[in-house]
Amino acid sequence: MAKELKELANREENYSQWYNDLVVKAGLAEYSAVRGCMVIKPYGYAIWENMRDALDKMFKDTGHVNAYFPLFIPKSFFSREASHVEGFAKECAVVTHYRLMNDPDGSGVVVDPDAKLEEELIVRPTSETIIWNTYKGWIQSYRDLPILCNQWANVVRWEMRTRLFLRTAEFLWQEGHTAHETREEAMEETARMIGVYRDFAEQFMAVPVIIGHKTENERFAGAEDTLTIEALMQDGKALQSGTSHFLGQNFAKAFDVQFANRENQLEYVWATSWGVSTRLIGALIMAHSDNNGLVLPPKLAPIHVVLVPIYKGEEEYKAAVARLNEIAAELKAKGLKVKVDDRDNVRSGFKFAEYELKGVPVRLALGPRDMAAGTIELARRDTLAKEVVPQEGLAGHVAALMDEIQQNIFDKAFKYRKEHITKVETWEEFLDVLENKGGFISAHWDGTTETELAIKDATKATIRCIPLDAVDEDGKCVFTGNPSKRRVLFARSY
RNA sequence: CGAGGUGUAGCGCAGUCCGGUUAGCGCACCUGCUUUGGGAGCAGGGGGUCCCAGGUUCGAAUCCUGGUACCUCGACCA
Repeated sequence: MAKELKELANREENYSQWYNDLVVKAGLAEYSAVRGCMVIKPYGYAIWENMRDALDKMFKDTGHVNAYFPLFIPKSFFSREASHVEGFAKECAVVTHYRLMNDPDGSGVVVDPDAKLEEELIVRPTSETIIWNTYKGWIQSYRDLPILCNQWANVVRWEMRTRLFLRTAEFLWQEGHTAHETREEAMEETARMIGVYRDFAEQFMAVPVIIGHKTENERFAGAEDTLTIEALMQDGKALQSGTSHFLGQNFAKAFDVQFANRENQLEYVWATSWGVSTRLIGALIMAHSDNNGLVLPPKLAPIHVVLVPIYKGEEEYKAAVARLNEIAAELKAKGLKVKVDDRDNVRSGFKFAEYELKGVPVRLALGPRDMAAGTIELARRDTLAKEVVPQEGLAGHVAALMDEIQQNIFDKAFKYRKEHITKVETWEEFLDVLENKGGFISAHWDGTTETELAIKDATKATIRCIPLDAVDEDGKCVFTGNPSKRRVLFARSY
């Protein structure tokens, strides 16, 4: 199977196809019988679980708690916030009936027309509305604030075109929804959580990201400000990997959530929301993979070390497996997740290729020569380097190697990104970089939605963000020549 | 919803133009033997509503009509 992947490995020619094959063949996910919906297979889900655990801890460390809100949202809730409904109306799954019946003509079941709901229910595309409707009952006084809730859930957005992990009709995510006493406190929360996302992306996923503001045009439906982390994929396209929204008082006003402030005056609550999804797995894949398959950072890899016996005949097989089990126990004692692959119906070479495809950070192979010499072959997935090392002190060595690999993967991605942020001054340069190099283009923009859309129309490139650390610098808009105060980052994106 | 394309074994496909034995190939699967330090070899075997419905015909995977599903590219988007 991996052989097929190798044959399809021309990433330059059709990256989308390559990505899709990689996801399927590495055993992460596949499309299901339901259009646009994905089955996340155990190996892919294990990565998600690792992500979830790490993020959940970070949320709790910043004072958040988990809760759960309903999957269904009454249709009327949606229309309360004008720009919100406008943003999501086109991609909602709607429940209209609550019962089936046998088809009168005997050919199966049909929807019972008598079981029509009085008010349709929307399958949540995001939960602001149902949550703010709920928060109304929780908040009377400033003493009830802040509320710092997160939920782990699935959401449905009926997208026209889907791609495994990057955009599916249903996806898993977390969404934080917080309520605050003051504008400043909510804005701090918005910034704090995008910082959490950056730390997670960089420290766990080994994916460097740029934090910035979305333009008005790209902003979340219903937000006053959207902060984003933008990552760069190896084909030169950007991926919005997480967002944190300052919602102002929009949802509080829409759902009439007021509180008595410290001066005993009624005031609308200030809100934020923030989320990351299984899309992060797509980011992980596209940021690190090579022509041999996935390259997983140790901090998120379901298996850290795979141990493969090499043998001729039953005797050698038994001896090698027995020794590998001993070594595995030592590795486990160091907190590593290990797997001894003792299958004897596939050859060792097949296993090597398979675990490279799956991105397992370290592979150990033990054969008769090693048995005699007290050594073992250690192969790194990130560099593909192999060396024969002593079995003595192996566990400590491998444990330390995990940190080295984690760092190396990040450094590699960081270097790639650094080389793919290009400053341009003219429209000709802009087009040239976009077509021939890809990556982020740092350019001046006159600040108007009109220009932004014109550029998108002409090139499919969008403003990924106005970086938080953008320095004030007078310049001329790359498209219109109008004056500009700072540079923004353009890119084609997923 | 616009433009293209494809539905034949678990997966990938040939056969369709020009109708004609028992529908074929590769991978995967099962059995056996030989193998095993980078994706093994040989032999044997199992597996089919040729997308659905109707039509033409002595005879349809193949031709005609209608339907349907999926894919790619747009518009939309975490």
